[in-house]
Amino acid sequence: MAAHDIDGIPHERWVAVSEVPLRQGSLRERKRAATIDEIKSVALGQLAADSGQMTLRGVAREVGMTVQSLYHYFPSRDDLITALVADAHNALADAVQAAGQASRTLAAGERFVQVALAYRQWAVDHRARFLLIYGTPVPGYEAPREGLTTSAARRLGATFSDVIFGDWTATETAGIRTPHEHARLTAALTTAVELVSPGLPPTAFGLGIELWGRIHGLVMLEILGHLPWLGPAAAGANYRSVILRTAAELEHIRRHGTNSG
Amino acid sequence: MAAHDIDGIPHERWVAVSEVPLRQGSLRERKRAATIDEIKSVALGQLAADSGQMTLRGVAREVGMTVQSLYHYFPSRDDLITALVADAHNALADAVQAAGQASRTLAAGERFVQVALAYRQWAVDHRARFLLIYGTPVPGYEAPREGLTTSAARRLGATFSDVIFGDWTATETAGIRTPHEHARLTAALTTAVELVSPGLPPTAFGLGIELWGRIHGLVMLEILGHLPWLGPAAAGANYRSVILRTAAELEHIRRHGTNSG
DNA sequence: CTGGATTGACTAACAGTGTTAGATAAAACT
DNA sequence: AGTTTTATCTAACACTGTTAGTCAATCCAG
Repeated sequence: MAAHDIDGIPHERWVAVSEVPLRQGSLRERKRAATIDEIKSVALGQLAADSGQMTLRGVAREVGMTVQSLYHYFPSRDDLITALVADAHNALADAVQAAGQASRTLAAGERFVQVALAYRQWAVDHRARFLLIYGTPVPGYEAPREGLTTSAARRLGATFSDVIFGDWTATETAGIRTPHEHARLTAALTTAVELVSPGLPPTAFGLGIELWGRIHGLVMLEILGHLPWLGPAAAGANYRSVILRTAAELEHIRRHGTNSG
Repeated sequence: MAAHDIDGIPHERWVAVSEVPLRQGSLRERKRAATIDEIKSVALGQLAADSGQMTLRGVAREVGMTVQSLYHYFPSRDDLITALVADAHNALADAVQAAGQASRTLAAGERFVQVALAYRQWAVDHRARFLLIYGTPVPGYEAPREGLTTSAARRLGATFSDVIFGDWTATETAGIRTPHEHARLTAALTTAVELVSPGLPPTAFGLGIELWGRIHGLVMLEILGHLPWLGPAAAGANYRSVILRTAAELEHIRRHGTNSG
């Protein structure tokens, strides 16, 4: 909600039209939705700022109301953070899914490269939001067990499964050999794969998790400053190198079921 | 500093003898060192507790003194955290280095497996400390630029370089081909490798970072609960599988300079 | 169009946080 | 033995998240 009216248009109307277009509902509902959006936006801005500290009073100050009024939109600070986490998770899933869609005419190997690059790019471009998802939980905040983020996580996993194994034959995916067999691991993967990519062999799903872990680790190390020698350009080049090597390994596994020999 | 004396031995002596043995210095210095150790221990305990919240007042309460007295040992909360981070980083480097030493008679491929397993095991066993090092920086805390942690980071890097390339010939390390050449990346790696493993080719160092990223990503995903389907046993088995596949890939690269074809 | 219910924003207050200032006792050193 | 240094204390400040209670604006049913 902006602090001042524009062009004499009453404040509430301008907000409603510009920020929540085409959404039906009473004026109050639209105003409320707009206010919620602005609160989240301001809170995110504070998390993304240098200090990285988000404080209810600071948000209220920036939005232009008292702290206590915030409680009419979010029951507590944790609920506000939960909303930000859910939004971030969905935005990341959107970005990765979009990359998967944009590359759907390419070969599977190249699709994986594109999606992996999109994953890092989003993390670099939205560091604070990426850390909301994958960083240390903010102190005193505990994520809801089965919340809004699970669907985003599933979309992410499904996109990865799709771009990695999309054009593999059933024989190829079934031929993937796991270096270390383990009954409990197979069981866990079998139940999990049904939620993400039904029909995919558990070993393939396990390989997908492995690839996710590879790219995730480098992204985390980079955005948290543990690769201080690498500037942004070098880190990006290093990442690309890793992705390309992984894509090559994937091709090898596709043909031989394993990378050894 | 314990709350009560034991066996009639005066409190300060017992603490000094049991916690800071063999350290010369005045009684006051030894008491001070012991108090610092206990403060750090209590603070770490609070970070490792369910809530994960460390508060100066809580630490003081548990140690048995007032908040303000803590300021005679640490100038600020951030300095206490800095000490914890430095200790954690060194402890991790110790554990990894010890695994490297313990496996020094094995072949390089197997050494990498052992060290990688030790990396995860330490992270799982000391979740809070691992996150102090590699998690999101605690809000309002900014790590010192070139502090006590750089030496630990170097030791970690050196250990990884050693166990990965320790028994490779110069021809083999020089033959590593990078999928994506980039001038700035090579330059960055060239300067960085001198601090960690002087003499190692930059491309080999880059491969080492890639392997670190692989294992780091899976560990982070696991301890932050992003692989909820995998219980501890399955996560460990999955990790072992990844390590073994990577070791196989390393052997392939050693022989052919690349993993493609 | 009017009256009752709902909603949004407010003031005031509480318990908790990190931090600083100043006083007082004990230990260490000369 | 007297002086300095150190450790601990009490008191206070500004800040945090949160709750209670008040009042005007908005919505909705008669």
